[in-house]
Amino acid sequence: MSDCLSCENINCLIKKNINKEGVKKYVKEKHNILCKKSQQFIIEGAPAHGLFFVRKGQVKVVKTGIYGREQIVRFAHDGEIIGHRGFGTTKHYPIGALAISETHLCNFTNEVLQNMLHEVHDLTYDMMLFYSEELNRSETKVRKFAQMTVREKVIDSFLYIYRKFGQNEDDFFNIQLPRKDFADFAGTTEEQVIRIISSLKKEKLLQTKGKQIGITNINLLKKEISEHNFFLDS
Amino acid sequence: MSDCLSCENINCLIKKNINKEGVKKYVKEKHNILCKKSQQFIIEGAPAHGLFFVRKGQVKVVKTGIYGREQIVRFAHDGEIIGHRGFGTTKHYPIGALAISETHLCNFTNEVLQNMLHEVHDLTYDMMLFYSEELNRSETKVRKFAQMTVREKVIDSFLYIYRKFGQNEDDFFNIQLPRKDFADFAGTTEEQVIRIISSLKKEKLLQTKGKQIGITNINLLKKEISEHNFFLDS
DNA sequence: TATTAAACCTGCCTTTTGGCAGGTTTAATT
DNA sequence: AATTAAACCTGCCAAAAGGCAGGTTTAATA
Repeated sequence: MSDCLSCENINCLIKKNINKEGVKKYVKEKHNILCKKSQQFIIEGAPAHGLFFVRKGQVKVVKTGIYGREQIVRFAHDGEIIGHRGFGTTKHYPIGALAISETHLCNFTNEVLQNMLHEVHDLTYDMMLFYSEELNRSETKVRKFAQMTVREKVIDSFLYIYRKFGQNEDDFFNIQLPRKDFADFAGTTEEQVIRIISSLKKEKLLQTKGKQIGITNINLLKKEISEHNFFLDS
Repeated sequence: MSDCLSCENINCLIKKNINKEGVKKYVKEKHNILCKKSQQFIIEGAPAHGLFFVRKGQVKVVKTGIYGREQIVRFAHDGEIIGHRGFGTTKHYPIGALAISETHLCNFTNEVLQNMLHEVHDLTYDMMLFYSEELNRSETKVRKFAQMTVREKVIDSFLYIYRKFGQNEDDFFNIQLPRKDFADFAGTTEEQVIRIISSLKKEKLLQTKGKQIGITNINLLKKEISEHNFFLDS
């Protein structure tokens, strides 16, 4: 578990570059962390002490907004980077992060990462491209928030979860999130999410079973917002 | 004008690295472009043929959103990068760009830039940090759009213009933008912007003279949204 | 299994926002 | 200076969104 050789996350930037010269000696310095369900491992505003990779698990990235309202920035799972926004200029984490289910993390300190980036140029280049893609995703999200109706934003959130985590054989998301989390992610209120869920159920596009939510007709649901070419990324 | 030696944009990433080994030979391959007022030099959806730096002038970056509604992504001036979102993975520009006033541009083709980045690692590292900052700015904007009221968003836009372009001795912005542009930037409608302007005039926080707009009481205006610590960046 | 807390749901009302219509002012053009 | 077009403004109303209150269901815990 300590080196990256046995890791299966081929989309992980470290794993991808593991055979480049110099990488292995830095990988030895990474820390392995295990988080229980609901455990917070990055506190918003705390001094940035490095960058995390999700080895295995589910994570939500949050940010306190206006009026103390919680905003969910994104969800992450196997292979993805957490805490990269604290890297570079800022000395403090601009976001918080917590495990949704039991999660294994790999942690690189800023110092180790910085040294690694200055030595392994392919990794730096990959990081640059990664940031560039993240930026595009974020810009897309800006437009969504600026122009979509609440209904569209909520549907878009369901499609995001569907794409990212998929569904089980009973057509329920492979992740359990309370309505409030969907609201905080879509930028609306819990009540609106509930109302939209029940109307989507009537339209036979969605099903629920307690906390579980699943999409029953993905194509029709996509169609609800596809006219705007808005299901591309993010 | 052709080399970067006489250029005064010290915040320009190329200028900053001009003395690093290998940079000068790539700089020789850049193109100098002059845009008249209102001239579009990047068309949304067109094949990406490189990256631009603003040598001198004022630019707006736009993106067609939902229902054909135009969204202004950002404004740019001397030293800033345009078209970087088309770099990397995407083959087409995800945005359009046009000169607000007469503007001198420097253009690097993707090929030249790519070669330069693979050779000059300090530049790659700087680019990575640049993207990282842009990402932070964009994330901040997401929260703004998700949680601010229209009034707050419009005020925030004025403060952005104030910070970026400053005001002349008569306290008017050093850039002239129609109300519609403020609306497209703030993510609302022209009418709302007009209404908010007139109410801010009554409150003696703003002044207008035809198309010109200026802030007369910057501290009070900041206070309108400062409780939320939202005037930091972007 | 009983108890308690959390999550979920619905109706109702208020506030916010958007968009139209029709006007005025300003700026550009001949 | 007259004409024309663009930008600006205001009132009005409809739609969207938010928030409260009070209920039900579900899940956790003793």
